[in-house]
Amino acid sequence: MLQQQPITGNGPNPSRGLGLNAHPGMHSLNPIHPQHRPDGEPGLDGTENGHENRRDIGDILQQIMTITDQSLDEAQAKKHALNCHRMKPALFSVLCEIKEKTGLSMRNAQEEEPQDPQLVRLDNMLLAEGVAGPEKGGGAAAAVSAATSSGSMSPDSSLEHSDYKQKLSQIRTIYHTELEKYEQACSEFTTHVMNLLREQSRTRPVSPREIERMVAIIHRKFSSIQTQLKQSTCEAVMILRSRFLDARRKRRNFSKQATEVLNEYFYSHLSNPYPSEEAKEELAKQCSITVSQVSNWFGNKRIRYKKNIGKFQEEANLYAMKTAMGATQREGSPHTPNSTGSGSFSLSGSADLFLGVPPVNGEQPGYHMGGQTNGNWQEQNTPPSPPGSEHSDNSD
DNA sequence: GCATATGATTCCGA
DNA sequence: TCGGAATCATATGC
Repeated sequence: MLQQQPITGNGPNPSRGLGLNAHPGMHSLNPIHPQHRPDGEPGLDGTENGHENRRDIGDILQQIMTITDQSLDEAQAKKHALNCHRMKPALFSVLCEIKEKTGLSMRNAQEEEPQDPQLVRLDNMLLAEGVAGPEKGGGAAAAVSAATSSGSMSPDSSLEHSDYKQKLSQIRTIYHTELEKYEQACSEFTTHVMNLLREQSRTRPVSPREIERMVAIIHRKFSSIQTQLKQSTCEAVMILRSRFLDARRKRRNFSKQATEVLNEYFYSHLSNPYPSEEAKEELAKQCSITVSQVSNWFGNKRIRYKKNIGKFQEEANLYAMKTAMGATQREGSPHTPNSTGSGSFSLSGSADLFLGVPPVNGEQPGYHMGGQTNGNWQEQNTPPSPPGSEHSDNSD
């Protein structure tokens, strides 16, 4: 820094000459040197008035340098005097030039800042999670559907969905509120600083580029705060998501009604317990579970039934009886809902049972009663013929 | 706490 | 891609 010497007065200090050499930065004042004046005009330090002008400049600089040591009133008065000084415009332009040069070099060092990859990642994630960006009905819903479709987890609960959506929505709200606050604060602070600089530009050279640079610095600072906000938001979403997925990963038994519907279908199609895609969809709807859960259930059921037919015989009888009773009731009143209680259970695959297909050998169609053969699928150990060719194997 | 039931997952073959 | 089989992980009943 400048080694400031004690200053005894405001006027030109003879002991310091013109003061130009006393300041290291004054080397940059070349533009006012005669050999740098292209017009050759006897300028600021030309031969005629040069000496006097130099004294003037030295005088102004001296005053500038001592201005901070003075009281506010004194300083204001001095400031006014400086502003009115006849040399002020010339000195001002010189300072502007210096600032422009130093500003350029500073800019070169600061510009071309690449976008922070971490910020990009955070932005992308927030966008993908539906936290940032426009609120599409998607946002949370999309995340939920993505979560449910990515794995075959038990998405049975719209309750969990709404819970997840609600929490995500909360995060989203907080995020946007905070973001808005930061943006507002940033904008206010920027305006404030710009006003200050504009105010200062009346007494010292402040180029528009300098203001731009200052604004950029402020924006960078606020953007780092925003990054932190985005980071915490991402963490919150990840925690919520992991909790949500963990909760969904937990196995839950199907409702009694769902199990009944599935069992009814299974035992009424024991000869060929392979529901078609449509049947699976219908069953899924009936049980409020997914098609893949229906598939899982039938897969498990077939295996476990085959492994231990004896154990399931009782269950089979039970469902046979139930269905028989249901069928009897339906005979009396054709529109009476079946045992599932829905009244709309009209699966194509279950038509032989529920739509009154004549039973083979006088028994309930498709049922294994005690001592009966178990049909082909258990013995063949291979998937049976596809639905459509199944109507011939009702002999179980 | 243990045995059993049950839904989900994974691997493999057709 | 579907289904069988084995297995895992959790729920449930005692």
